[in-house]
Amino acid sequence: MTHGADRQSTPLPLDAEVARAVAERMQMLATPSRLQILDRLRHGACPVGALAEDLGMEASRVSHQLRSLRHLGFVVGKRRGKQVFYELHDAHVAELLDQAIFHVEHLTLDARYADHSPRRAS
Amino acid sequence: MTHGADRQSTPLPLDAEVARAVAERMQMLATPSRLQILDRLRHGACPVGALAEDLGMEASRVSHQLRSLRHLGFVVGKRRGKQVFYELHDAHVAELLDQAIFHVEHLTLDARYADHSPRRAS
DNA sequence: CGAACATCTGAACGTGCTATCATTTGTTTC
DNA sequence: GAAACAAATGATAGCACGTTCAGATGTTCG
Repeated sequence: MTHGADRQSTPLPLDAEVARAVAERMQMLATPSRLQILDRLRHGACPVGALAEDLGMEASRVSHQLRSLRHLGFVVGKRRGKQVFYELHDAHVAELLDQAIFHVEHLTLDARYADHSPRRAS
Repeated sequence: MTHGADRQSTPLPLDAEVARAVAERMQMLATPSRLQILDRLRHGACPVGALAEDLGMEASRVSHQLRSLRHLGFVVGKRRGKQVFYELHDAHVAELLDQAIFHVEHLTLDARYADHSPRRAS
């Protein structure tokens, strides 16, 4: 999985339209509750009610966020009887989630408590 | 670069605190202007004024967002004379940005126009 | 068909965030 | 030290987003 590395050879300015699309997608990962939903779904398909109970949220709340995630292609919902089982759209979503968590758990630790105020160049 | 793959073996629920931290960081990538700033910085260090002009934004606006990015360790600013040169904190930030863009440019295309409404299971 | 359950939807509320303007701080030059 | 430039800051307004509540839609079973 050496994703995204190919773009380093593209010193072109990021298209405004693309930037908007990326931002829109990243926003799906910018909320704790959505992240928890996605993480829970990474362990397997799950109906809305169970999701809500496991995460301690209201079913309506979960449903609302699932809609957003659905519209952007993060998850898919399949009805089985009364309940709708949701799952991650594909492995790429799981991968993206992994990377997001990874980047926080490791790479930020040192930068977290450093001095980030503008300082004089060497 | 097989980042994040190690967490697939961790079927534990995502800690609420970690979720909050991840969300906080992802939000930095959830705005077109910040993405453009980061992308511009990926091509090399740059003072605030030049950044603003290149991207067609006000300097104050850029400065505000640079502060957010600085506080979360995405960028570093080094003063050289009157101006402050900003650059990405490290290669990991560039990598994260790459991955974000990658996931949008490729993996979403098919999911974009598909039917995402809950459907009956096979 | 009606009751019970699961999910979805719409509207309203509160909140947080981004952009904007005016001002201040820091730096260099004269 | 004053003027000119660069960047940072603070406050405000505007807006988008997530949550909540109430009700609607869909599904199964008797």
